[in-house]
Amino acid sequence: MIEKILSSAFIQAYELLYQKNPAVKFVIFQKTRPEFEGDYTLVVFPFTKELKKSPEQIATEIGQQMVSSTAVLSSFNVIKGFLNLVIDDIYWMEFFKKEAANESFGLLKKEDPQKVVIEYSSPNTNKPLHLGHIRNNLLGWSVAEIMKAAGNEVYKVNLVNDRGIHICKSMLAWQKWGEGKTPAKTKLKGDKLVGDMYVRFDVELKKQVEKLQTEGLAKDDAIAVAPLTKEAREMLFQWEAGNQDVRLLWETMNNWVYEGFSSTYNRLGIDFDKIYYESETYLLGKELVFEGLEKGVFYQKDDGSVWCDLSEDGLDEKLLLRADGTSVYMTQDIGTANLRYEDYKSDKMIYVVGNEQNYHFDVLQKVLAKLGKPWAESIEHLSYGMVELPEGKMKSREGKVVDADDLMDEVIATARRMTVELGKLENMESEEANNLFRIIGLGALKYFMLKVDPKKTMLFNPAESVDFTGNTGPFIQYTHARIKSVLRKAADNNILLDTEIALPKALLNKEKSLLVLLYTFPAMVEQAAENRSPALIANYMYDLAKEFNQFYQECPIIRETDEAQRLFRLQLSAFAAKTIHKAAALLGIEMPERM
RNA sequence: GGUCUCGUAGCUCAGCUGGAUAGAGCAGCAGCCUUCUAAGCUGCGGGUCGCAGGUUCGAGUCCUGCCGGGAUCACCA
Repeated sequence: MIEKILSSAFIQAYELLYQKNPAVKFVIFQKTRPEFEGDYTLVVFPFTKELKKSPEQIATEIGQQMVSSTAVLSSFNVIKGFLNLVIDDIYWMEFFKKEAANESFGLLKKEDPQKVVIEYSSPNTNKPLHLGHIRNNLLGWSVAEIMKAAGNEVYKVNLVNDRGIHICKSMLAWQKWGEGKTPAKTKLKGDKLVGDMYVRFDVELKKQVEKLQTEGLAKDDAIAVAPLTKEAREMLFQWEAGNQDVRLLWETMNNWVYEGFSSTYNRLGIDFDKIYYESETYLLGKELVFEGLEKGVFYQKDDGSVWCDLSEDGLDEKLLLRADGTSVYMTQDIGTANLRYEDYKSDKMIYVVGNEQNYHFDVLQKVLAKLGKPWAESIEHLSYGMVELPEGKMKSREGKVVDADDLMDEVIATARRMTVELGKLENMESEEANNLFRIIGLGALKYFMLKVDPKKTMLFNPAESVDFTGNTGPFIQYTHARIKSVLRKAADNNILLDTEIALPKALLNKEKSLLVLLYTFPAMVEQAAENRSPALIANYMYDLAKEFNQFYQECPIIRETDEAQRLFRLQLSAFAAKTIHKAAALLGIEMPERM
């Protein structure tokens, strides 16, 4: 890494000149801004106090010393307190020689690889996946891939919320109004069918509640005593008691949902190493709560409910077991966290969950700490922002949701339309064309979702949907296809690429900036992994594509008459294509050979 | 009300954890295809980085206060 070389050169120069050690925290090299000459810049202001010299003087002295003692430095200049260092082209060319054909470029080896378990998706089985889930799924999957690329051992897990009152509502509605419908008979995806039943329940319940309200009941009371509410509760009770009929219906309907989900996951390109089901884990937390009660870190109220007092940590008291002894959400999460740790003995457990649950995860971590679980601090809540529509938050009850399958259909249809409009379909078989629409449509969608900082709330406008020009997935895909086209043409002209790496005598501006950008890819992977941010990869990829297009515009590749130069540019282009491809793979975005 | 969080161009977003004159895309305007894919490239216009203080050589970035949006504070999940 060039930064390391520069740092140690700086420290040596500093010690030699001033007989002192520089404060390491000030030794930071950053990329020189394009309007100045140089590749890396050090700000020398911080050293003026210690050395009692002007920044210009310090920069000049150190610059001279560094250039004379460091082979990769060819020159320097000083502007105000900024020391700009120029790296010799040879350094970049050697990097090119070493890495251009290296298939594992960008795949990092870590000295201390971590075992990471990352949970994402975590759907309820009573409704289909929507736009919010898409962000969650893409984020979780991508962060997992990025952390793998950064040299960690990563396991992707899903925790399906397959039991509870909400499932019973769908089941009950199906019994009453389902008319024996099945996904096979109706040709409706299973998750959609079950979702419809859930909505139906809500509609019917509302009717009952309104009737009760006209009889003088308050809304909350009306909901509580409505026959449907009671029936749903009864069904949940029967489920917990193991009633065979209820269990059979539950299993049947959940299987419909799983088929629906897996088709959505497949299409999105999302997968898991292990799937946990809440129906199998929801009882696990209780024991731990009792343990805590014995240890005296939790306490019991007169009504029998169990609580954890977190007021010393700045939080409230938190219920862990209801008065009737049943579990709450927190109880389950304590149990599943413990199970997961026992399963994997991981160094890190990451939960990809929306920021509306920040408080929940604060509490979870503190409760586990109180239970004396040393791995409590290995829990990390990857808290991401909500996806909002122009009119505000999505509200599933009001039907204001963007359905995941519909959205995928739509972006693929748009990709088809654009491609046809642009007349890109010559000599393309329909199979390739259809696959291309899929690749472009999903590429547009995924890039759109992932280019935004995960922590931030993002806006999705269904009317405008996602763009296909500018800072978008298709732009990057187009660049990739364009490079591939050039490479194919070179092959047609019998220009062999896989010969020795070719090096020009000197680097042109655009050749160099492309090369330097490629150089930073591994560091980018590492940074994205540390920050759990696919957005960094997305933005890098965009810069890279843009940089290539500028190079392409300025430098003839096949048309170049100097053979060595031509070969170098071809290899540089191939390197860029490979790196774009690799970066995109970390986001789950496919790159077409032509488009 | 307590806690957390966000506020950057008309719109959508960057801004590498404090560095030089704050950047992209979209939208608008003007150019570039008989030459490697024009889903591209080049140029122009567009900013009190919510407001006010503070910290320091230096603040969009850190601290405090205020204004405005959002989340959360359930014997729901």
